[in-house]
Amino acid sequence: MNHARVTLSDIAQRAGVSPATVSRVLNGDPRVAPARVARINEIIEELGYAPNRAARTLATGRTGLVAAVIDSNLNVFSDPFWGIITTGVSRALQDSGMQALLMVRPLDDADPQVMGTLAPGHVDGAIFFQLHNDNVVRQLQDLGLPCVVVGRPDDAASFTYVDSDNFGGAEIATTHLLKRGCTRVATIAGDVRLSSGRLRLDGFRSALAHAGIELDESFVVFGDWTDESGEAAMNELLNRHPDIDGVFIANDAMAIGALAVLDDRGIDVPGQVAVVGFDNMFAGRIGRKQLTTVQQDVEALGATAASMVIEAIQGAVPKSVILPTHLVVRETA
Amino acid sequence: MNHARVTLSDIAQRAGVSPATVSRVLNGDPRVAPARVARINEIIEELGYAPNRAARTLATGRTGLVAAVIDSNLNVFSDPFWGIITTGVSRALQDSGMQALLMVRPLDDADPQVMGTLAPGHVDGAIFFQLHNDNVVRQLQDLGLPCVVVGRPDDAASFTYVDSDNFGGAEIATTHLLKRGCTRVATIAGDVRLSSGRLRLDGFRSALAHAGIELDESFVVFGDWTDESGEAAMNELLNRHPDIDGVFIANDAMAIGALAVLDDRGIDVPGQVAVVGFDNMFAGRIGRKQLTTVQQDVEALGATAASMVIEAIQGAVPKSVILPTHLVVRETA
DNA sequence: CGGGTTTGTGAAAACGCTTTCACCGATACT
DNA sequence: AGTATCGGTGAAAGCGTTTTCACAAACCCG
Repeated sequence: MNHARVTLSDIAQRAGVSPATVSRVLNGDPRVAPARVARINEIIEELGYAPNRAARTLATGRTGLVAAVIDSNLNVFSDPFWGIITTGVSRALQDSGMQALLMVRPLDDADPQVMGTLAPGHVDGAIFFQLHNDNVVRQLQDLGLPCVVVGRPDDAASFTYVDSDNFGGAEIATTHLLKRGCTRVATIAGDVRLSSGRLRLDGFRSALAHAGIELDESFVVFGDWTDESGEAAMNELLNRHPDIDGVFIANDAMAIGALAVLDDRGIDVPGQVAVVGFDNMFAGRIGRKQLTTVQQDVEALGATAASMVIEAIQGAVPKSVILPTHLVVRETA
Repeated sequence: MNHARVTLSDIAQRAGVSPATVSRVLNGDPRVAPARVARINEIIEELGYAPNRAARTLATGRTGLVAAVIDSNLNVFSDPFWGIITTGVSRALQDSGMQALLMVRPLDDADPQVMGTLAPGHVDGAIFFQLHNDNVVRQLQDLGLPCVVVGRPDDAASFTYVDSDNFGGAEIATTHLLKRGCTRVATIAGDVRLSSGRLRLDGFRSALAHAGIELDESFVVFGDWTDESGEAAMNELLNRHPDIDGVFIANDAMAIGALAVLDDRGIDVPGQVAVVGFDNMFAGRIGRKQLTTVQQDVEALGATAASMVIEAIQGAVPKSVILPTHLVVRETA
């Protein structure tokens, strides 16, 4: 144990200056004589000094920590995205000299753990994922904690959030089907209790409206994001309308299920029925056909959230952001 | 701004005792008079006091933080597991009153960012994922930082690690094929530069040896974990040995590719060729058949790593752990 | 009942940094 | 030449805890 952790005073002593000066160098204070700056940096390098975070926090009131809070009430396990998102968050924060504190918790009304750890003074800001309960965020926000939520919250006006353009993506996907010449297009919608489910359905509707097509509501079937529900929905759709020639499916997992059904029934894709999914979750070939789908930039979602929270910490009032999505055309449409 | 963050001294004053006594209550020191304890706790409750972490850290030298470090040199994006693993880590740490600090970094030899943030005094311990370079861990360990690595490191003796039983899983998967009556079994191995790749291949070999079967090395083909490589490998295998009747594939992604090939060639699964994968990555139905595969308890991996690092922090010398895997029998074998 | 132990408590010194304030010498202005 | 300005620096006071040490008061024992 070489408990001799090197401290700021050590540097000061070695350099023959006061601790104050070393501190200034550390914080890029321009008023230090260049020669000294160089000398001090040299010594810092040589001794491998790294400032003590706790002490700094205590002195400044800033922790350098941003909490990434994941609501484990919802489908944490099944969502392969959030690993990527948190990667984006972590990277962006580190670029600003901050660190990400990871909290996976059921975000119930007043979880003392969450409130305790997140109360101002413990972290500088927080990013929330997969929110299904606004209350905690609202409370923390009221306490003065800079908060950003990833994914459009139900009460979008009260929070600053970042989300992918679900509406636009659905619109462009549907338009792609129409441009292909599909005339009888249907959709398998996701859970409309989630904003992403609603917006993707709205985008579908909007595309049809723009094309002057009146939507028969029997062409809309609802799933719950799982591949099984995609199967069921596709069967339902085919039973109702054996002649559909295009379907927009609100996520890739359901699309997988739907493709399996089409395959089982011997329906040619995209010859007889064109299929577009949403998420670009399975980069490679899954099943027999490569899925045409809408891609979101998942890491950017995280990075943007991080930038926003940093802005907020610095006192700005960041405006919510919608990140563009784009169509990835492959085999199924 | 009610900047009036309530502090320990506030409590002390209000209770008419010294700060020292409040501190003792906070830390469960048994020497405080019960009546006072009650009174002080009451006031703490009433004022909503929460101790300042930074100050505590400064005084004790303990940060309450464990870093979860992910080596982004490797396939961070494609691995849906690590989100689950970090969930396990985060949960387990919070149960012990600690927090997880997330770092996603290319873990190159001496990343100053990593070394700086992880140098003793900044975190109490660290957990490493997807390691492809021992050096950083070795250095930090030498500096006295309690470290645990998830996934068997190449130099297993130097580190304490936790891993799933890759060998045992592969063995049981292969044995399952043999028990089914397969007599000409092959394997698509993963990247043998990774311990998981090696161990799964070894497990396959071991199962055959136990069954008294001599392995013809031409029944072993190597992939790189991707579905495309699975396709290629399966084609190769079928070209070499059109009569194989069982194949153990070292991960599910490659199995997906292989299944697509079998399907394209009109080979019945499991009738003509039985297939077992590894990972249980795609819980639902992917492609036409539900994959029989080996499942690892991914969240336990994270939770165990967390427990181990906590032990290490408390001074124990935890022994490395291998977590059991088990076969999930579905349609393909 | 006096000496020695306990028990419960407070004063005060850390912990390692930032930041205010005061200061001093040098430069700039009139 | 004298004063105002400014750039560069150090002393010292925090920041909110924990912890050592000393010290009363209450207890035990013979």
